[in-house]
Amino acid sequence: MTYSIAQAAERSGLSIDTLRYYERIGLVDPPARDSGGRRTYSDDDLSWLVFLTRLRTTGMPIRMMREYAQLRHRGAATAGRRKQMLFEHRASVRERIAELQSCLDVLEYKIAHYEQIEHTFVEGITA
Amino acid sequence: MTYSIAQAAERSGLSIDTLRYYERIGLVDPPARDSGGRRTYSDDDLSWLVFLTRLRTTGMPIRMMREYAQLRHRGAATAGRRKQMLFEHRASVRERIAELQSCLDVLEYKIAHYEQIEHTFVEGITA
DNA sequence: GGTTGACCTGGAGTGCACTCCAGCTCCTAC
DNA sequence: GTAGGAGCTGGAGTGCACTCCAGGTCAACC
Repeated sequence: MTYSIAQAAERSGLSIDTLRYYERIGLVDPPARDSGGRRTYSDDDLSWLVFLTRLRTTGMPIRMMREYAQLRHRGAATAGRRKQMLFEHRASVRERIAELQSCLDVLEYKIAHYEQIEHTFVEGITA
Repeated sequence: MTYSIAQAAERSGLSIDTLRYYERIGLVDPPARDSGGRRTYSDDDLSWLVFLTRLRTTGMPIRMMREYAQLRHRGAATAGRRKQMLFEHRASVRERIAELQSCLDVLEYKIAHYEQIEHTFVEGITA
């Protein structure tokens, strides 16, 4: 199964421009081309793109994703290094979640405060 | 209690440049000045700064923080609108956490995969 | 054979949130 | 009285990750 760039964009959630951009900066290998010179993405290409979007979503900088891509390119010998990268990234994602969670607590507190103000206000009116 | 810009930076976790930048774009009110024309931040200034950093950390764009700051400036009458903003922001933070969590699951899976490869490799050697 | 629509290229432009800089003023300590 | 350090201003520069554009090609349909 192969996909046009438009289909690849739709399935990966990236824009067409971003797909070409990722190729340009060496984050994805240039996909095959059809007889007319158009990109045709394979299922493998697609799953790599999907994985990349996960890394992006979790805030991995492009620079690091490129490093990962280069290691991947060098084959099984770099598996340890790649695992290490994912390991460290996992830690940073966990930290990020914890950080968001703690800010969320502050937000809850603040919202509760507004609710209290509202409550007081209503009491003031009905009193 | 008042604080120099350096102290305010340290306590808020923002840089000195960022403090001046926030003031310039109207995110924080210009603090008082001492006899020499230097900024002196009050405890209130500080707690606003700290709250702002929470909003930033949770990904609220500056544009929206500025809107919030302007509402705040208009006093109690805008409390409802502000609460609404925090409400919506809270929802987006929760979504973000869920998104990170689901990407984390993918990451776990991938790491487990690498571990399996390693395991196979070691078996191959010792066999 | 002409029009349409998807795709191509290289390169320029955008938005965001800072960050840095030159050249200045002030206060303090020696 | 002068050297040093913190702070001041307006404005320019940076890094990131796209996003857009002009001008062109190609295949298909009418």
